[in-house]
Amino acid sequence: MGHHSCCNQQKVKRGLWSPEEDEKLIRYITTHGYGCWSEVPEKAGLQRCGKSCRLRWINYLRPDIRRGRFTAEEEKLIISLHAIVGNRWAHIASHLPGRTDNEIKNYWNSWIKKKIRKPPAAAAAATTTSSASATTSPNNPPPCSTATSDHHHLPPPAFGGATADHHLQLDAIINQNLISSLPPKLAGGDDSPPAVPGLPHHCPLFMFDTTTTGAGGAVSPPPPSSLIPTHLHHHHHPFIASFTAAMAADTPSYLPPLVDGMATMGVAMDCSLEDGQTAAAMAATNGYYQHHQKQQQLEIELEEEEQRQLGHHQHENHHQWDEEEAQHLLMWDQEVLTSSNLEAMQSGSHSLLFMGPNDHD
DNA sequence: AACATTCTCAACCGCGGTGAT
DNA sequence: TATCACCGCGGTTGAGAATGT
Repeated sequence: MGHHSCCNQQKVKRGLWSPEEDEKLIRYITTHGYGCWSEVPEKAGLQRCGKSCRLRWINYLRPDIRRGRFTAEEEKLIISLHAIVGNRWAHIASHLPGRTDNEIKNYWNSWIKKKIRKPPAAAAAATTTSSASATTSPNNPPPCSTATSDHHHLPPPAFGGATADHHLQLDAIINQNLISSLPPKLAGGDDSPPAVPGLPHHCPLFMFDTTTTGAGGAVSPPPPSSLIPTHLHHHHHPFIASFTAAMAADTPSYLPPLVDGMATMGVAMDCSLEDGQTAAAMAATNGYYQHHQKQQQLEIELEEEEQRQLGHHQHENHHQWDEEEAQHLLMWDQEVLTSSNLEAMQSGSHSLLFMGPNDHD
């Protein structure tokens, strides 16, 4: 472990804060405000670095901090928000007054650990090749967030172009995440958290990108089996098998979760296409991190999506899709999926965006 | 009671973004 | 435009507490 660049001075203290230090910091900030954190330690008479002071204040000493266990409502909110934004703890914390990002992060991570320790036996075999899944919760991941928590373990974002091994890992991860979001009778376990408590009874959007069909082959997109022409059934990805199982069980609400969160998708759309043929109706990030210049807009869209997921759906959507971005993406809901769409997608020339059947009601 | 294991959570680290120069 | 300092964030660590054997 190193030191902060701002903590290189010999006399900087580290480790737990003493009550005396807390008192000094509180006294200083309540009378002067913190302004420039780098100046706080010196002015407050503390042998700490500014960063440490800031952390202590934000995570512990703030007067509006809320301690104690999370309420059921807070849990639901965290899970719902995490399903939407992924590991953006500060963002999630901004929706929970008095809670810190650190606290939420700790809560989430400990919850995941808990789930790892209680894997359903049936699912264990499916993940034997996945080192990535070993570090997270292949058998019982947090609801809906999918690989979100694990994205640093995953191959580069665009699924296409990954190696065969990566696909195996992805298969396992995706399957497990899907399974975990199924009701117990489908998932084979009974201690899975609710799919997405607090969310409407459907999963949020999810997306597959089939644009780059490397030597290893792209992950096949997952249309519902009932909508797949029989001659294409042999292309089924394991993921599709799970998905179609859910469909067959008449549980269309249990759609697969987001891939790396909404932030990476940057989509906001009106899915109610009238002619049923319009496929390339929108654009998104074609891949995960390629459109930094749109960050601001994505943030706005993210907020909108959040509101929508949380029951404040606004029907108007004025996003103007970039045609160039749109060309690799297909979108439909169940009503408008056609075999021509499907074939275009199967050809590997398009990305795929799925939308849950109830997302645009 | 003693020891081992697991959990909790405060704190640290490193990185990216931003604004000043 | 480049550099620097600072801030904020997400990931990770580790000490102490709680729980299990």
